[in-house]
Parts: sequence; C-alpha cells; structure tokens
Amino acid sequence: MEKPSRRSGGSITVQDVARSAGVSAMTVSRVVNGGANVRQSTREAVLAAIEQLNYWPNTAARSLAAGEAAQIGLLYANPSLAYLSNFLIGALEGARKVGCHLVLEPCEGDSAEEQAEGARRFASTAVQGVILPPPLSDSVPVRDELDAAGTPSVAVAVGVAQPGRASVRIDDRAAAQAMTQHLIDLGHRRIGFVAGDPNNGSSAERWRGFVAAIEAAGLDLADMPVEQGYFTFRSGIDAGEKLIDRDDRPTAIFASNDDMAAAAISVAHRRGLQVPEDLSIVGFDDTSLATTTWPEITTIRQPIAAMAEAAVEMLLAEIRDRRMGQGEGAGEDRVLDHELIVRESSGPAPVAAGRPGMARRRPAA
Amino acid sequence: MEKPSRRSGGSITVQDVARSAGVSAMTVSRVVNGGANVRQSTREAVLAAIEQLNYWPNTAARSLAAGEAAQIGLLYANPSLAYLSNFLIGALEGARKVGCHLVLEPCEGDSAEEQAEGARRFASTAVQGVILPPPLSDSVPVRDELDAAGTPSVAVAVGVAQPGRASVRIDDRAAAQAMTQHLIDLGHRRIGFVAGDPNNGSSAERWRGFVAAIEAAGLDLADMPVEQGYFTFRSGIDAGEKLIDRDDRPTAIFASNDDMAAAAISVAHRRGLQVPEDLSIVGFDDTSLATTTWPEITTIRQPIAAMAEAAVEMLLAEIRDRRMGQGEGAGEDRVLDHELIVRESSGPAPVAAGRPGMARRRPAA
DNA sequence: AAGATAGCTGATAGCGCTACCAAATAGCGG
DNA sequence: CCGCTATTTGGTAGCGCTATCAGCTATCTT
Repeated sequence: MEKPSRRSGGSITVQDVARSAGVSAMTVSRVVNGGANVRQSTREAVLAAIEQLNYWPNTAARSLAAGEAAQIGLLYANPSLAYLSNFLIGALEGARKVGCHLVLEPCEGDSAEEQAEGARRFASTAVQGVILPPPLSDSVPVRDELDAAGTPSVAVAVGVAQPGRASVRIDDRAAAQAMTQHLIDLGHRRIGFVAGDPNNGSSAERWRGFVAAIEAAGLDLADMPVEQGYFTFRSGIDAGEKLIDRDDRPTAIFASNDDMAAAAISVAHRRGLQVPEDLSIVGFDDTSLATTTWPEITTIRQPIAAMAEAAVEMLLAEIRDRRMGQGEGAGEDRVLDHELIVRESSGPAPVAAGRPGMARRRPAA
Repeated sequence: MEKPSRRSGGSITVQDVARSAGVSAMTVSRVVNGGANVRQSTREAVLAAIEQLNYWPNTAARSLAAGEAAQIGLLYANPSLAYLSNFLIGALEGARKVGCHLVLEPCEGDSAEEQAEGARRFASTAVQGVILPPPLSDSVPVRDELDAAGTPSVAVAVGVAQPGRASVRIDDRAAAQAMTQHLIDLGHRRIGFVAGDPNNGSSAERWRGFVAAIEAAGLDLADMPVEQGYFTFRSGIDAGEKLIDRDDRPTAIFASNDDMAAAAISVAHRRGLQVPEDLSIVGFDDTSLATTTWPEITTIRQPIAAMAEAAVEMLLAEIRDRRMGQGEGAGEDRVLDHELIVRESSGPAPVAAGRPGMARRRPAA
C-alpha cells in the first residue's frame, strides 16, 4: 500500500526516479548535479528514468539540503533601460527555471576603480556567481576582481570568446557580414561604415564582418569611407555629417548600432536627403529606438532575453560543477542566433549608377 | 555540549528563537506567519526574541515544508521599457527578500478579451498571486478574471484605492497640486493643462490636484486652458499646439506626463519660444525622457522600484494570511512619497504681467 | 596471490520549517 | 467546584534533497 505524501500533490521525487532506475536516491542526485564518479551505464539508466518520469528537482529542497542560498548577482552599468528590461526578463526566467535568486547591483561610473568596486560588492554579499551584461562584460577591472575572489562569471554579448571565461553572445562578425551583404544585394557599391566604441569587443567584430562581406563581393575596401563612432547618438551625428558631406557620398551607411544609425538619419534629413531613396542607413541591435524613428531602421536583432537566460543557466551549471569538485569548467562559449530585420531605412541603391554620390550632391548652402 | 550544525554556517533558526523565547518552534512559526490563535503576551515574547536574535526565516525551508512553490506573477503590457526596468528592479528585490520567485507574463493588446486572456494564463500556472503595474492596474477585465479565479492581486500606481483590492500608489492628487503650486509660486497666473488618458485613474487625480491648487490660490479655473491628451508623445503634440497657438497663450503648461511635456517643448521650440523664459513646461513621472530632452523637465518622481517592492511584500502577506485561514485581507492601500524634481523647464513667469500671453504674442506667420 | 589503490554506490542523518493532531490551559454556566 | 467547550501550545513526522562516510567492486602493485 502506497502512503501518499501528506502534502504537496504527489510530484515525482528523487525516490521515484531512484526506484525506477534501480539505484539509490544519492546516485540520482549525483547524476542530476554534475555527476562526479558515476559509471556511464548507471548514468544513462538514471537519465532515462528522469526523462521517462519527467522529473524536475525541487529547488527549495535542493537549496535547503545544500545549505546554500543559491543567489546569483547581476552587475549592471547604465545600459539603455530598454536593454536592461529585456535582459532582466530573460534572466528572471532563467533564475526561475534553475531555482535561484537574482541579486541586482548597479555599478556607477566608468573608471576602473569604480568598476572594481562594483564587483567587490558582490564578494561581500553571498552570491555564488555573477552575470555581466554589456558594457561590463568587457571590463577588465571587473573581471580581475571577480577572478581574484574566485567568483565564477558569465559575460554576455562580448565580441569574441575570452579564454577561460564563460560567455554568451551572437556572432557579431557574421551578423555584420550579413547586413553588409544585404546592402550589396540592394546594389550598393559605396558603403560608409560608422565604427563602434573601440574599447568594446563587439565593435571590432562588426568591422571584421563588414570587411569580410566587402572582400567576398570583390569590392575595394578603399572605396568605403569609414568614421569612428562611440555607440552614442552624439558620436553618430559627427560621423554621419562627415560621411554625408563628402563629395563622393556613399549610397548606404552601416552604423555599428541603432543610436548612431538614428543620428545619421537625422543628419540626412537635415541635409534634405530622403531615406532610403537617396541614402540607405542601417543599424545594429534592434533597440526600441529602431522603431521609434522614421523611417524605421533596418537592423540586427539580438535575442537579449534568451542570452540572459542562457547566461543564468550556464552560470549555475558552473557553480554546481565547482561545488562537486569538478574543477573549473572550460568556460563554455555559447553563440546564439541573430536575425536580420529589414525595415524601411534600407532600399535599392539610387539608379544614377557609377558615381551615385556625385550625381545628386546638394548645392553648397 | 552543542552540536554545531553540520553545514550552513550556523545561522539562527526557529529553534534558537523558540529556546530564547521559552516556547516551541511551532509557536514561533505561527507568530512569524500570520499568527492565528497566539496569546498576545506570547506573541510579544516571540517577537522580542526574533528582534534580539535578528532572526530571518529560511525561505527554502519554508517553501519546502509548506509544500508550495511560492511564485508570484507579474502581468505587464507595453509600458515604457524604462518603466518596466525600474519596476522589475524593485520587484526582484522584493521577491528576493520574501523568498519567492517572479513569473513574468506579457499581455498583448488593449482589448478586454486579450487582457482577460492574459490574466487567465496565470490561473493555469501555479502562481499564488499577481502584481499589476500600470496600465493593467486599472483594467477591469483583468481584475474580474483574477477575482473569479480567487487569485489575490495588488494594483500598482492606480489613481485611487479600489475597495477590497490591495494597491500601492503615490498621492497623484497631492503631487499634481504641489506641481501646480510650484508654477503659481513662480508667478504664473495662466496655466495650461494637458490631461492624461481618461481611462486611467491617475489622470483624474492629477486633474483634481491641479484644480485644487488653482482654487486654493484664489485663481479662476476658467482662465486655465485645458486640452485632452492620452499620455502619448503624439497626443502631446496636438494638445501643445492648441495651447501654444491660442491668442491668450498661457505662460506655463502642466502636462500630465513627461512624454506629453517633451512633445509640448518640441512644439514650443518650433514656434520659436524659449523654455522656460517664454513658457514654462512641466511633466509628471520622471521617466528617462525627462532628462534626455533639452531643457531637462521639471517633473514629479514616483518611487517606481519601491512601489514594486512594496507590492510584492504586500501580496505575499496576503497570500500567507489566506493560507492561515485569516480570510481576505482588507485590501491595504499603501501610499508612498513622491518628490517634486525641479529642473530647467520651469522658471519665473515672463515679466510682462497682467496679460502675459497677449503681451508678446508672436506675429501671425 | 595478498594487499593497496582508486572508482563507484548506498545507508544514514539531517537542512529549517510547517502540517497535523494531541495535550494543556483558560473560560464559563450550572 | 465540576464538567464542558474554546483557545492556545507542544510533540512528532516529515517536505525533497544532499553531505558524509562506510562499504563494495574493479584495477593495480609488489
């Protein structure tokens, strides 16, 4: 005769799995967690039982037994609030799934000292790991501080994988290449590029993607005017003016993010140019800005929420591994899919072929 | 000889409190939770012990023993992402404190059916309560659906308390009155008002606050031009144009939120007016927009994060009460402090006294 | 071949709290 | 002052999981 659990509507437990797999509860626990020292055949049997019974560990029991709070930190520094929202939505979902709590900590200031200070605040709190959204994901002081404290971390939206450090990102290079190809397919042969902040790893990757597409199409990189930007609207104005006021104005501008693309659009409008009829302008990131300008911006969408969710999941896996004495994980680098979003700001190159920029230069003011 | 706990660095437990208060652990639990049937003197002894030992219940153990997941829902519908960020930051902090998880659910669409659908999604999920940020806090379909399912909810940022429903809000009326008084103190005697969305409870309160200040100052409400707005930038443009193009243009405009204030500023600039020299314009909410326009907007700050945190805390208290069979709580209405933030968009009324609007009307274009 | 080493598994004992019920105490009319 | 009900309190038994350590099976040594 079964004795039905007193409370909690009979959800399946380790015991059920253990019985089904013909092992002890302890072995199931080992398999579920990180599974040091479990024979392969045993592991498979347990996993099969878990699968079959659709078992999910009870997070409350888990943290109670493990005697730990299971809190993970999220250190953020003045990103756009829209980005943070999306990031939080994903992180929250991830935290719920793995059954841990999110502890937020704002990090003011750009100086190395202030960033290190932000990271240190987590050392004192009881968090088992930290996830770092941009721009902190590229911060060396933060990284050093965390490493010194032995706190695992996951960097989100970095340009390239950092050795020995877990990261979640999109393939900035491939995305930029796809975007550039989109412009080339529309007939553009002279494409201006606005680079992003040189301190940011993604900037370099986006530039490389641009170069790769240009070269793959057999075009001459020397024909592509390039201006330095810093991911801010203001820097986009400056870069946009320089590109648009050239005698050999490009027929398209690829800005390294949406803010700078929006800025370029406003410059174009001030100069009396139609977007995209006279000039195509594209961005990157698909922030809310991309749809609150006119025309709406063709851009690259990053799966922000999914990236945050993945980061939480990876971090917790690493925390478990460390606790089970697996040593440091290899620092997984997970790359998620991006998406090219074609909106109204990009269109066919103007028909006046050959030297499009020259053909309709506006009269000097 | 004490046997030191095997794991978990000796944090204080119910047992410690029970011993210190000279009661059983069970009694401590009762006091901590909702405390049905505990003698007053006993309760006080326990509370004193809790205070003295600085005891905090272990949330993991609690939800494990209670056999419940302790999840609370957050139903959101296209607010500004900046608002959502702040809200989430507070809600997360609150959830961490009370030891429950947040489950987010987006609610698309404005129709009654879609809103009810959003609320229903929570009935199927296992959440014990729901918190509702604006604009859903005013939604009747959502409220009805939740009530029908017997799910407790807390409405955040409603205009006035709803009978039988817990709510967290600021005193919109007092805030609007303070803002209006600020303008009157600056010498303005003809103040234009842009009303908010008529479906929103806060709108009416802000209007009442405006009226109260005008009347308290002995001014004639009939001198105050009023336009209907809908909390959108676009509606602010229309309302701003109507107010600014009047022959008896007001010397100040009080828009019911920052978006509409920003819109009014852009209209003023297009008409060649200086803000605040020729025209003061103030907003409400202190969203990020307030500091990304020029000049920065004088506005009312709502403690968004604190409101969200309070909402979580109140909701959990209600959930506990219900479980302990305390019957439905009275629906507490908590009012948090707002703050008048004076920035550059408000200044003294133009010196041409008496009929300020008339005195410097711009020549017809 | 006996002993040592390493790898794998299970029995036991809680983690801190609360549900359940039994026991004790208080209140009250007769 | 006694039974009786109403209220308050405590004892016991887990909630589902994991740390610890003992036992057990292969794989090496010498």
